[in-house]
Amino acid sequence: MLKLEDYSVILRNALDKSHAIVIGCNCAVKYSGRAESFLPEGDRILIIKEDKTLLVHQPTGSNPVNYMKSGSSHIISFDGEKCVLKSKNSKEFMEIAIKSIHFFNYLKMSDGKSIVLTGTERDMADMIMKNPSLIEEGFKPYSQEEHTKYGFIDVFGTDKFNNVTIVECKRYCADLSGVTQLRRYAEKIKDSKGISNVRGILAAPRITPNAEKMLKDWGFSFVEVKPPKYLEKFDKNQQSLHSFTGSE
Amino acid sequence: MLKLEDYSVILRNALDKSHAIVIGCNCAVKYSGRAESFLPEGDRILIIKEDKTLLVHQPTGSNPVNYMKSGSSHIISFDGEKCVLKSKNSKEFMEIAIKSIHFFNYLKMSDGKSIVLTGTERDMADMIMKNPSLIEEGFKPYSQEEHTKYGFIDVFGTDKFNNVTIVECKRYCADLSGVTQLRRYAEKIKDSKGISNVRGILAAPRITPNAEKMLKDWGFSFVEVKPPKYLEKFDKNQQSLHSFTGSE
DNA sequence: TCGGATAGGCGCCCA
DNA sequence: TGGGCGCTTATCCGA
Repeated sequence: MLKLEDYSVILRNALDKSHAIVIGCNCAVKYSGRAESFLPEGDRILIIKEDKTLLVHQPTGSNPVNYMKSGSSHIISFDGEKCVLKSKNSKEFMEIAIKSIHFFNYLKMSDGKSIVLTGTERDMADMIMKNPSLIEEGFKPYSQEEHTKYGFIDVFGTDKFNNVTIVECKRYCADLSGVTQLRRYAEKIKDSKGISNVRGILAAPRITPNAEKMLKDWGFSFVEVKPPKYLEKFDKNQQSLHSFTGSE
Repeated sequence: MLKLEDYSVILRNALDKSHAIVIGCNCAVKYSGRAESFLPEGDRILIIKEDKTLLVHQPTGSNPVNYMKSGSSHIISFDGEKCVLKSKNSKEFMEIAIKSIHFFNYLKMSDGKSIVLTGTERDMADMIMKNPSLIEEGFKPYSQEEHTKYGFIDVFGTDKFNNVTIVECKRYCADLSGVTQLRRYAEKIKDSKGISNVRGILAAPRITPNAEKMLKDWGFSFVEVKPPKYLEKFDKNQQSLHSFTGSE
């Protein structure tokens, strides 16, 4: 069984070599920077990545309870009782006081691969550009990501009566902020082009009741569109994935 | 050196006991649910927490490249070549194919502590409630977190001329969406109370130029207010923290 | 670098 | 459970 003092030496060495480091330990965390926080002693998982990202995870939840972004610097010291990790970057600092270590690992990681992800809002906009009738018959999209001073319009075009039409896509459930966003664009277009007749369409799988009310109050409309999932067909062939049933 | 097959047995056992599990491994990840994704083979850190949260970390960056939320279920199998972790919840599933394991740890974590965090938007609103002159002379706040159908107003009160005044706080830099938020509240109040004179104030450390223009177009105003950091005084006494200089 | 917007956002509160 | 929204949001993308 290694002592805390020994760990601090190994840790310092692993840091120098830019290994990925994973520690299970009991520690307390202090943070000051964009906000201020203190986390009393408890069991945590610490991760320091090769890019100097530092994560502190509690036993539950998806998000780290504390963290430092990549590019931070870390130094280790041993004060006779605790192993202390001090981290800082240009705007923030953190101090982790480690009382005991349950496990310790470090590893040079090799990973050049990037994730391939589909079904994003951008994919929705692409799909609408290729298949405008998803919005309505006669809709003619002209451009994507149209830039205005008041924001970026997802899809910009005209309807069958040649009215300027703005489409804002939401990949999940459209809410109040989606409506205000659409409204902001519509007003900007009216203003800059000097036209009074601008249609606004919110395209999403669904919409909250309040958002729908606000949408109608403003004379805009909702169209049900689901984001595409290109890989679904691929996965349909992978029977193992769909026949799988897990236990708890 | 344990074989993959042996690991799969240990892993299954650790899962049953709701230990926190940390694995350094080479794996590929497939996900389908709110979107679809595929991540080819590479070295990753896997974490499964006691609440069944699953995180997949690459060697860099703050965020997991893939994850499953707490409450998911996980089952392990060994297909003769790879250890396969299949995870699912009501809407999503993930499959991790583990080719090799670099390290493996599990641990029953004990952590009843919660983080104490200050300097949030809520703290800003508290500060303004206690010291209304931060907004302007004569401002009288009446309530915090006023609920309306169209959203929650941060601070609600009257100015020295008794005009209804709405304050929206932003802890960092106020942007266009902050302005539309304020505007939405102002309109809702005008509408519901049948008054035409509602003032809107955006309180933040700073504001983007476009947001400021839109704010003025709508007759609202900006007040520079910084979020409080109560622990700063405390930390001032901790010389070690401030005199610290890291390497790298 | 700043600004604007999305995210498989997450997590929290409250109806 | 769903709506609304802040977040030490992070991350991406364009000017």
